[in-house]
Amino acid sequence: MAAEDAAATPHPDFFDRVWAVVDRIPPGCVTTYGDIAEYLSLRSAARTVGWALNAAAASGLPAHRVVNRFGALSGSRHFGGPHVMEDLLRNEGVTFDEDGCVRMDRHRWRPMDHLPPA
DNA sequence: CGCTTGACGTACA
DNA sequence: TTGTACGCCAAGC
Repeated sequence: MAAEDAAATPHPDFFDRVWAVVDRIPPGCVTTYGDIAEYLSLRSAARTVGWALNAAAASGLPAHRVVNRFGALSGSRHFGGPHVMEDLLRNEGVTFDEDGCVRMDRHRWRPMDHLPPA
C-alpha cells in the first residue's frame, strides 16, 4: 500500500459518513446538504452529499429527510415522483410553507447539534 | 484519459 | 440586486 494510494481519494468514507448521518435523522425532522457536509468537515462538499444520497436512495435510508438550505425538496424528483418525498415528510408530521418548502424553523435538525463530533 | 454532470452553498463582480 | 464562478467529491460518457 503505497502513499500514493491515500492521495487517490481524500475521503474514501465520505459516502458512508453521509449515510450514517442520514440514518440518524429522527422522523419529523429534516436536515440540509450543507449541514451534513459541514458536519463532515467539508462544508463546500454539499454537492457531493447529494451524490451520496443518490446512492442512498437504494440503500433504504431516509433520504427524504434531506432538503436544500431553503427547505425545498430538491431531490423529490429522485423518489419516483414529485409528491412522494413530500408525502413521506407530511406523514412524519413535517409541515410545509406556502412555497412548498419545509418549515425549517420547526423541523430543522442539525447533525452537529445532536450527533457526536465527527 | 479527460471533460461534464450532479439531490448544494458561498463568494464575488 | 441579480447573475456568474468556484469549490468539493464521485460517477458517467
